[in-house]
Amino acid sequence: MNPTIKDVAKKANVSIATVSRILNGLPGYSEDTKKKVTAAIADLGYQPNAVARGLINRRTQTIGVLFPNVSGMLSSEVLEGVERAAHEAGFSVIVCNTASSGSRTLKYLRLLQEKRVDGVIFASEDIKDEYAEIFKEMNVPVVLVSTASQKHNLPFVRVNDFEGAYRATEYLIHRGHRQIGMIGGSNYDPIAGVPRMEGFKAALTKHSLPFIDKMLVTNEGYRFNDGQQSLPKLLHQFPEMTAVFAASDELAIGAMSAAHQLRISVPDQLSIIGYDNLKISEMCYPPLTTVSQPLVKMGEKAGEMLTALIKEKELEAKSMYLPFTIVERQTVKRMK
Amino acid sequence: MNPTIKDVAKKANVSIATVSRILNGLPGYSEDTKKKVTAAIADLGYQPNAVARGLINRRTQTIGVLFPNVSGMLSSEVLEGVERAAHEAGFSVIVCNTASSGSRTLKYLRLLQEKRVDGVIFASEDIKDEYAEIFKEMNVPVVLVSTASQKHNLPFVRVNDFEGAYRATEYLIHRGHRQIGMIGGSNYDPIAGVPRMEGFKAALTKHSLPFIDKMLVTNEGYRFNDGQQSLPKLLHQFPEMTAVFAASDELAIGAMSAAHQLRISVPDQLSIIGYDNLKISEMCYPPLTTVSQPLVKMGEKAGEMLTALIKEKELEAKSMYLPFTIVERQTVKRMK
DNA sequence: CTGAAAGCGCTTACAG
DNA sequence: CTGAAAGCGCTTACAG
Repeated sequence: MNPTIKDVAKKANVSIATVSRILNGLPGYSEDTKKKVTAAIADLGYQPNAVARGLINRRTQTIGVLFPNVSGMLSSEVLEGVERAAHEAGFSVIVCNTASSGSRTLKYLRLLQEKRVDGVIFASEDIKDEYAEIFKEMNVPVVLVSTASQKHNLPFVRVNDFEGAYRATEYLIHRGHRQIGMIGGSNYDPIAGVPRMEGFKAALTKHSLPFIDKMLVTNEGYRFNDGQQSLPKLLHQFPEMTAVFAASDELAIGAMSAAHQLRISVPDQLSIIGYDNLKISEMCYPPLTTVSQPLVKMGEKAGEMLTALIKEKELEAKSMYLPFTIVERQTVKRMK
Repeated sequence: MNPTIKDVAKKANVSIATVSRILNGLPGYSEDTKKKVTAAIADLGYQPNAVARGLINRRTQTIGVLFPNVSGMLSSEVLEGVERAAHEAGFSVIVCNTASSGSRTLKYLRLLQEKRVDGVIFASEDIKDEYAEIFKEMNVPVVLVSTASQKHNLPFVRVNDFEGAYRATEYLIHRGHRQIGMIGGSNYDPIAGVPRMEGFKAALTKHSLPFIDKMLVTNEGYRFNDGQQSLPKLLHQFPEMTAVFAASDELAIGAMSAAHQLRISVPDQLSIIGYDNLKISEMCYPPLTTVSQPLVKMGEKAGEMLTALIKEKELEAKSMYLPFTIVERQTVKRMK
């Protein structure tokens, strides 16, 4: 049995109120009683019960974080950042793997509500109306990371996908490429899918390179397999292509794998630029040139923003776009 | 303000005791009052407060899980399994990133203790005496995953590293290799480092291939960079080598990267077999042949074991070794 | 400086 | 079948 505040009160010959004051650094006791109490605490190895505290303070010092795919390489890094920031601010984090399922998400949200978490971080997915309703009901701060919502006014931490894609494409153009293809994500993904395609098109247009349908192949997801299958397709419909922009690193690496199999040398015969800068992007060969999203930092910022919102109810959150950079490695060749 | 059990009691014109019974499926009420209460609950959108429940039941339905490196590819998959099993059993999971730091681990353990988690899963690291002490103090079940402890009698879920390494080496031997090197992990890691080297040596010996020091290079960690640096070293001291066993996939992929740079073709000039079967092992080129640890399943089993222990205090846990397999891809060549 | 008491939102004997 | 009451382990006015 864990000792309670009563036990230490008895041992120190004071009331539990006094023990509580000392525990919480409130004023109201002599040096002497403080010593007695501190000694009793040490003797008993007393640890305050956070559950009891949570009940009375209406604060659990816990946040929930929802990912569509916890073990994904992107989520992992974001989670690391969230956990770090949360812990630093004195909060624990409960992880939830929604598996991109609406019903699971709903169940998790209900669960987090029952557990009375002090806030929630929602990652990489679109906010359905039902979610927004529960957010409202829960009445705790919510911050989005690596996603955003047009309908619901929720603060977010992310990178500007349009800009990132634009710059990636421009990077290729600046290296002398004129026939550029794109392996895109989903057309039904308004958060990351569409903006990256739009950024691609905008960069072409800006440099007087007409966009033609055959330059783009879209996918349902952003995974390795998608990329692997997309490259042959793209090559087939757009054989004169000298460079390709992939909407994610997995897509890019899948494309590289397909290129290897087709005996197309990267970057000599085909240049590739990715998007994300996952850890694998420097592990593959040749190492991938890519748009770097500061994933850990995004998680951290989201964690900081959320805990700040929890601590000072008034403060209005301002969303933030974090800067991206282009990490030059070895998959893009300069055309003369 | 969230409605409480009092609100529904008032609304349904019954006592809170009755509401509680209905909520918990205990016997003792008429169909009629059940209906009234259910209606009131729905009306108010009442959600039981898990914090209050936790206080009185001494059960938080929450477990803690500690990883040395949450965002590592290995941890990620284990976490996915843990989370799945925990959730299925009605538990939430709090993640902790110890960053392989003893003091952080201790702080997390204290925190989990204060939060009164019902159990903890400890991953991929050695159990120091201080940790074991806190485990005892906490008085909740603990299960280890992807690690084990010789000193402390704690149940574990893992793969037999000696066997895995033995079989990997034998795989190479069966493919006709006689000059086999190893890129090992740490000599100071009794859990994964040493057994994998021992398994390697044992397989050689068993097949009458003498082990010589030059055949092995060890590392502090199991990371990509370590592998990258190890291959040239190993090649230097053991140039006649035709195949190498790497103690992790990252090590193997780092070695492949070094091979690429040295213009050594894998598997034509050098065969490589890894250990883990991380997702990257099929994304690199050529896809890596490796010893597959069922990481997600390991997490799942650990989660199941822990929640079972929580539910039935008596039951003694029996550790388990999960089976590994060798996944044949394209980095090992058959010698004639 | 210190303590008795109420209360956070529940569950669980106990009595009827 | 149903309710009054005690209690889980704390915090916080309130009174002295």
